[in-house]
Amino acid sequence: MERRTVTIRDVAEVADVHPSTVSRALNSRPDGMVSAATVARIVAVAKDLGYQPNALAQGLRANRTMTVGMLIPDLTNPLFPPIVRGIEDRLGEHGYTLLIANTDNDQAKEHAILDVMRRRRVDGLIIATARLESPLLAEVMAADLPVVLVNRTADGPVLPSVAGDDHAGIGAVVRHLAELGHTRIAHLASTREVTTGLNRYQSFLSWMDTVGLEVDPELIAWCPWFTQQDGATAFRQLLDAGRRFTAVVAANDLVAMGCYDVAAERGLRIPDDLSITGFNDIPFAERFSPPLTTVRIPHYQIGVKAADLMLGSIDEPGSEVVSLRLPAELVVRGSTAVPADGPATTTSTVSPLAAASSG
Amino acid sequence: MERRTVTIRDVAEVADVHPSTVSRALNSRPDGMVSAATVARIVAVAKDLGYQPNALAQGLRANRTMTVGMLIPDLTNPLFPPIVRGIEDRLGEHGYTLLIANTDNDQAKEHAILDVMRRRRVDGLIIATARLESPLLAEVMAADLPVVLVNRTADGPVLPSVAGDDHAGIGAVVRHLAELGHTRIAHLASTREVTTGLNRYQSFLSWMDTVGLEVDPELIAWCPWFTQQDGATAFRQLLDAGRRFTAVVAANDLVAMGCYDVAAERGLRIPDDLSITGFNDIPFAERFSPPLTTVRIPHYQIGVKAADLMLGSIDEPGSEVVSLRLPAELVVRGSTAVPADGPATTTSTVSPLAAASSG
DNA sequence: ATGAAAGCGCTAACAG
DNA sequence: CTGTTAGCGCTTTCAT
Repeated sequence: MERRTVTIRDVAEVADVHPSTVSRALNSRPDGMVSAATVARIVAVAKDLGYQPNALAQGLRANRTMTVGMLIPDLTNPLFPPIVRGIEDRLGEHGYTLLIANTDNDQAKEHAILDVMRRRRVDGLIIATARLESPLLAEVMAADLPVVLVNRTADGPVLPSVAGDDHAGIGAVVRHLAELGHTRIAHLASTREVTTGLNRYQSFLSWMDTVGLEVDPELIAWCPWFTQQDGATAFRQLLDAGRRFTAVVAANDLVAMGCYDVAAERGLRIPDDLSITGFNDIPFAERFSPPLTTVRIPHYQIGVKAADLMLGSIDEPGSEVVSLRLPAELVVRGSTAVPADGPATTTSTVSPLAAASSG
Repeated sequence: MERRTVTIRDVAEVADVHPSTVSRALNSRPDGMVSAATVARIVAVAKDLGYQPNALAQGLRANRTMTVGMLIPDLTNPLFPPIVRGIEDRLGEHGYTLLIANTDNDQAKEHAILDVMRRRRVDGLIIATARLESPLLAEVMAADLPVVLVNRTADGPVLPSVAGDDHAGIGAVVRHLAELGHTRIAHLASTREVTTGLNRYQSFLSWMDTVGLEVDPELIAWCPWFTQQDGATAFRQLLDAGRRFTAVVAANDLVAMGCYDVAAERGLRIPDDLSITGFNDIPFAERFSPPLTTVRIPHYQIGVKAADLMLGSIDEPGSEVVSLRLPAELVVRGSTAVPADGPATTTSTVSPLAAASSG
């Protein structure tokens, strides 16, 4: 029983009309152009026969696949699932399907995946991987596809993007630590290859200055990437360098986890001996031991907005490039406290801006 | 400068051959049937022109989209990302692309998504959502699509599936607790709507029996779903019932988290007053306070195997239905300990099987 | 309001 | 070894 998939022609035959009439009836663009009775009959037959329009044929014809590709470094990074869901939910509302691919920040994979996306004629590309030195963006722009960056921004080409407000977030963290009385604050920065890494570093410097604290260059350590492993390594280097400090601003939660590990390994108590802050507020950060003080970014909403930008970009290709920064929120938990050498006796070293921070 | 996408015909024109020759040259099925020189020329031209085969046209023609759909309840559940990656990595190796959709266990969404998948003519469907009473599986089978269940099994129809070995996992947990000297063990079961919920419940009963422990029906509480929230609610009911118990086997890690919350709220110390076990070993379970004793399931591998089954199923539709159970591993951490009323003085109540369990 | 015809880009069957 | 032809399923002119 070789059941062929039912086509528009089968419907036409049964409904006793021409295939093109079926197409019109089922799409009914603005009004109908098809008599109500015919439409009803066709719809009934279509449903009866279990007709499913072939999206490939439609796409081939219309040169529009109702498909959007997404490049992420690694779905397994807890940062991404909520973003992806936000994107998918919004795109789904508009009939679009999302094609996800993981790049592992591997240039060869990026290239290969981009190829696949082009072959599949995606209507646009949402990119969460853009490393600054990567040829990816150039390739994408050459491919002449609508692009939206998510959780990233571009330095060179002006591209629409949606990200969290890292600058404000780092500001909240720095002020929080300053308010607690910390003066010797270290920063575990992450790779300069990515705008989030670079921006947070720059923000750290700028807010330290604003708050009236000196940045000791020896208290900056760089992680090759945003991982626990790299965070641990960098933090060990920092400790081995022997400079005194009472707080660490980690580039993100994973890096902060690396600090937790090293602290345990060296017998340092958090927050008694050392305050540590993260970034992103990944799931379960409130369950860590101690619960992590971090910055909450509305990842799901970032996804939703990215999808909105993409939809807009598809509908009007020439439209203005917008970049959104969604608000960051400081979440104070158990990994930060007054420094061991006691709180500052006056708050005069803390900028008035400090008051603006809140949990 | 309206740059049309380059087609096989453009390549043919430049290479001065017929379009079909280009097709042959670029696909070169078994051997060539095209002279090496021509192939070289065509390949060069194609590359030069930046030709990208149109996957839609190919799919329409071949009636095969090199696309697999996946239905999951919620990507945001930490259980799924590794499974998805496993699937995607393996499928990608074979040129397939994965379409992911979240159903939120909503029947209407399931139906709608299935429609989309059929319209997009996916070559197969990987399903992680199969609730027992859902019409989804029936619909899928009616659609005559290759299916693989992942992290689920079906009761009625015989369908290929890949899941963790829940039975062995629960066995390891029960034996572990028994070895520690627990005799009054509660179970926070999850919904019977899903095989994982039901199976773990049944396994709990069966292993308790094997280990020589009595199951108090009053010590079984049901969670509507595998969530922290539901776990907390169920656990409160259990506590309010007033029966004595020293350990809780939670249906999964999220449910165990609900217990953690309620324990904190009621002033119960883990593991001093109460031992708690989870299931799945979600990311960061080792960082909870206390670190969670749980069962590790090789989620990524489950994904890989599911993809393998799917690829096999696509290649030979009639092939035998296989169901895989990947090994579970007990991970003993800080949430389990000897019960407050002291360890069993003898291990004679513990089955010899207990020795088989290991961390 | 509906039918006819063409073509989106590709491949496979059939010539030669 | 390569050219010709036809058609996958759909939409969209253009007729009527």
